[in-house]
Formats: sequence, structure tokens, C-alpha cells
Amino acid sequence: MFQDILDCSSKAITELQLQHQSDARPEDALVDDKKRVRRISSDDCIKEEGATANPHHQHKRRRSDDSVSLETPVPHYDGRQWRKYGQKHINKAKHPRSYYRCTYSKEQDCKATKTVQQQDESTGTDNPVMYTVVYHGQHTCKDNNGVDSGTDESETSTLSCSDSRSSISTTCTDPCDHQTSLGDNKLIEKSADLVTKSMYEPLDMNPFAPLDLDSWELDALIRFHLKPDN
DNA sequence: ACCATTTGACCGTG
DNA sequence: CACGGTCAAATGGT
Repeated sequence: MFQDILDCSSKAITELQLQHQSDARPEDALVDDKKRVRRISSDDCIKEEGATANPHHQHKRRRSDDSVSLETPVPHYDGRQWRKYGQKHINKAKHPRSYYRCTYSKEQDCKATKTVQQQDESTGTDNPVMYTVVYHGQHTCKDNNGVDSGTDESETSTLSCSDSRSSISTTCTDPCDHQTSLGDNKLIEKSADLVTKSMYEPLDMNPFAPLDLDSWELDALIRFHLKPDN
């Protein structure tokens, strides 16, 4: 079964890569093709770009300078530990936006934050629920294994991924997210988790957009594959 | 008791 | 004034 999953996944990745290449746009050139992070030129980004920064104020709108957006059905499997610090209903959005910061934000003064928002896709289709995840700031912390998570934009550099799996666990406590993304199939959840974790180990990991998109897509693909059109 | 999450209030920006 | 982002007390789980 595991072999079947891997086989299926590699096929899907190949197709995705081909599709990605054909869909490549100029603005996507910014994206590291290894990670295949899709930058979204959303209204938020446009708005935030215009926002002025005042370092002395805490409650300010963020700039989009160092933010990376991506869409994923599994917003929590990004190899990082996050602590939720807020949730807000966003205008014209059906689902609330959750705000996370790095677990080590205090003890290690890590500035990395992320927001997770479920997209307004109509449920009931064969498409999985998708989430828009926006990463802000960069990890300046070391994870709980003492592995340097990187302090700069090492999108092209490879990170020495720890041989321990304990750093993989991410907080995933949003009941809404659980309900929608993880759904009702525990087996799928476990399988995807297992594969995702195992995939993290040999792969390079980006500390800023820490998830390896291959793994994310794998995760999603596995879900697709294991859950035929229901 | 400790820690993470929830939730309403607060603040800055546009 | 509306909106988005953060704070911090309350709450719940372990």
C-alpha cells in the first residue's frame, strides 16, 4: 500500500511539474521552482503593499515585502510549530482567518507568523477544501531539536534537515480546519501524516516557507487518491 | 499548575 | 469609520 502511494505520488508529481511548467507566468518566476510556491496577487497583498510601516507600532498592517502566499489543502503540515494567537472574521470571507506565530517567537524572538484562511470554495464538490496560507517574516529560531531553521532567505539554499521527526509536528488545533481539511477519514489522515513526515526527512526544507511543497502536494494527492470521488 | 487556544477589545492604517 | 492584525484575560485540556 505504501509502495502504491509512493508510486501514485510520483506520477502525480511528474504531471504537476509538467503542468506547472506550462502554466508558468512571468510573475511566477519569483517562485522557487523546487518549492512551487504559488504567489497570489490577492487584494490583501495589494493593499498591504501600499501600507506604510511604522516599526514602533504593534497593531499595524503588514507589508507584503516578506510574505509568501500559497494555497494548500493541508495548512498545518509545514514542518513548523505554530501557536495560534488570534482569529478574526474577515470581511466578505465566509471563513475566519487564523493567526499563528512561531512557537519560539518569545524565547527566541522569532518573527515568523502566518495566517490561515479557508477559501470560499463550495463544499460538496470533489475538490478538497483549500486554504490560503500567508507566511510573514522569517524564522530566526532554532527548532526544538536545535536545528537552525535559517535566518535568511535561504529559498535556494538547502537546509540540513534534522534526522529527528519531532520537529515535524505542527500545532493543528483549529477545529474548523480539522473538520474541513482532515475530514472524516482517520485512515487517510494517518496515512497522509505518515507519508508527509517521512517525506520531510530526505527533502530539503525551506525555513521561511518551511513546507516542502512537494510534500504538501503529495499529501493532497494522497488524499485524492485514497478518497475516490465521494 | 502549566500551557495552548479562544475571544473580545484595542490599535493603526487607509 | 471600516478593516485587519495583535494583545491579553478567560477558558479548557493535560
